Amino acid sequence: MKANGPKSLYDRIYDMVHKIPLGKVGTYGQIAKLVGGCSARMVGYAMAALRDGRYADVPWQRVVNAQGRVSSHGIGSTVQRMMLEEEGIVFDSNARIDLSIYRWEESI
DNA sequence: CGGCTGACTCTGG
DNA sequence: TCCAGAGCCAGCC
Repeated sequence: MKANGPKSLYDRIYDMVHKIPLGKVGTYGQIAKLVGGCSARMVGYAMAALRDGRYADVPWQRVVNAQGRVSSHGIGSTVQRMMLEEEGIVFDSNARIDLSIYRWEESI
């Protein structure tokens, strides 16, 4: 087992994002609840911190907002959508994801 | 230690 | 459907 070191809150968020199965998406608020002790904003801020060259280490593209829309900036909006489509996620005409279908449920 | 930054969510109009 | 305001907290100078 991996030793639980003094991981930062951000690292715990990243670890949770890693648990999102391929073909599914999670919302910021959802991740926040699963991690516990943090708000949806914390998750968004953690994602922003990823920008430090860790894009490849975390499936950040599977994290969208409660509206089923991507909230990423710049590189995000286009690349994120493309990567999700590669995973089988289908976007609506309004560039939105049907969360009723693709939302990840850890209790399933 | 103080101040700034930031990829959210909810409610009301 | 879109817009605005309020609440929220960990990193990094």
